[in-house]
Amino acid sequence: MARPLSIDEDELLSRLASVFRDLGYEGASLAALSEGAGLQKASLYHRFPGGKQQMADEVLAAAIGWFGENVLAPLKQGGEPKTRIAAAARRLDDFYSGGRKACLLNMLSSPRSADGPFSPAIRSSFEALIDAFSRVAREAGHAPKAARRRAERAVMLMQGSLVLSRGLGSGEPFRAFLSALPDDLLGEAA
Amino acid sequence: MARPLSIDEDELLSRLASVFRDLGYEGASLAALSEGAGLQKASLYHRFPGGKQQMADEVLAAAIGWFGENVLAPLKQGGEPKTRIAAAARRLDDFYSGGRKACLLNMLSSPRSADGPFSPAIRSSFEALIDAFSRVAREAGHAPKAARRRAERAVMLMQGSLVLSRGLGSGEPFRAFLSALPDDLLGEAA
DNA sequence: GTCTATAACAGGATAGAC
DNA sequence: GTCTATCCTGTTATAGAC
Repeated sequence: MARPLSIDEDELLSRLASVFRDLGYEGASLAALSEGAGLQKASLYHRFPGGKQQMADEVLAAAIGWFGENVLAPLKQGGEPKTRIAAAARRLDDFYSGGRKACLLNMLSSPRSADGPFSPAIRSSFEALIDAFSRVAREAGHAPKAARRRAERAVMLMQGSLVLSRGLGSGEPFRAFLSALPDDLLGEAA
Repeated sequence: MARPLSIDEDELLSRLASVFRDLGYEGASLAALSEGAGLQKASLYHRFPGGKQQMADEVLAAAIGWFGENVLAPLKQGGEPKTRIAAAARRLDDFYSGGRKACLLNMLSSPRSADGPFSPAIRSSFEALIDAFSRVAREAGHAPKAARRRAERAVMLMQGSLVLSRGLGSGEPFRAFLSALPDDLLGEAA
């Protein structure tokens, strides 16, 4: 779907993503990004003339792309709702490393008004996930309104479980979210 | 309970808290804190010789104190579980300004290992809230294990609704959390 | 494309007058 | 207790050799 990225480019963005996830945008200094990427600062500027902002932009775009292909797409494809959700849960477990990794959408949100440069991408990402969850719930027999409610709650539980896992220093809340996800989306209609 | 704070001190910590909530620890520059507090940088250093770290420490301690007195205490006092939860929900709505304010526990979490200076306070705060929620659910007739599960889910939903509200730029997810809280904690046992 | 070195700047922290 | 002015460190960003 996206432009063909070299394997090294993927690896580079993945390493930078790890730094942004751990430290946030402001907290991610060029020194930290340089160390995390295994490249000197000047090398990073050669690859990202737009500086830290561009690095975060590309990191976010790559994460959204991966998420769309690996989580959203399976949710939309045919098959049993239960099976599709199980597949998505496995990918989510991978994406967040069992709850050890924070969510970029959380770490890049700047609450100081809606002026953050990432706000549009973040908002549309949340809406896409809610939409995909909602679709599955509807196909399982839930009314549109109820399906939407379940989808929103599932997204809240996902984000909240990541926050709580970080705060408690344990992956248990995230694992609990994953195992409860089918029931949260489908309920008795499973 | 805590040491007697002058009214100005409370107001000062409240303003600083707003800056930390919006920008996170790293993002909160001394310039931003100074502007938010309405004090010059040097004045802040007179009050907080320990610098930004001390400001964040005291802000977090004050928030935890307020939370304990206004949210946790009502949950523990006697009365109908439903009534106590409704009271806590009103205080939460106040505390987070209807979902417009982020949670300090989220904004001050540094995922880079558990070495963050706020980690112990954050962890014990989460555990205290889970404990208070769990107690109410148990008193309403739920078994200890089920009560704990409901409490953890409620905390996840709270944190997740705040993240989602911020991401979507709307207080709706947080309001949905608040109105669903009694049912989430008590369920059919209400 | 990646490195060493450095310039330009912002951020955290202090001194000292009032 | 608060201000103006300043220091010093760390950060962003760039130049130029290889």
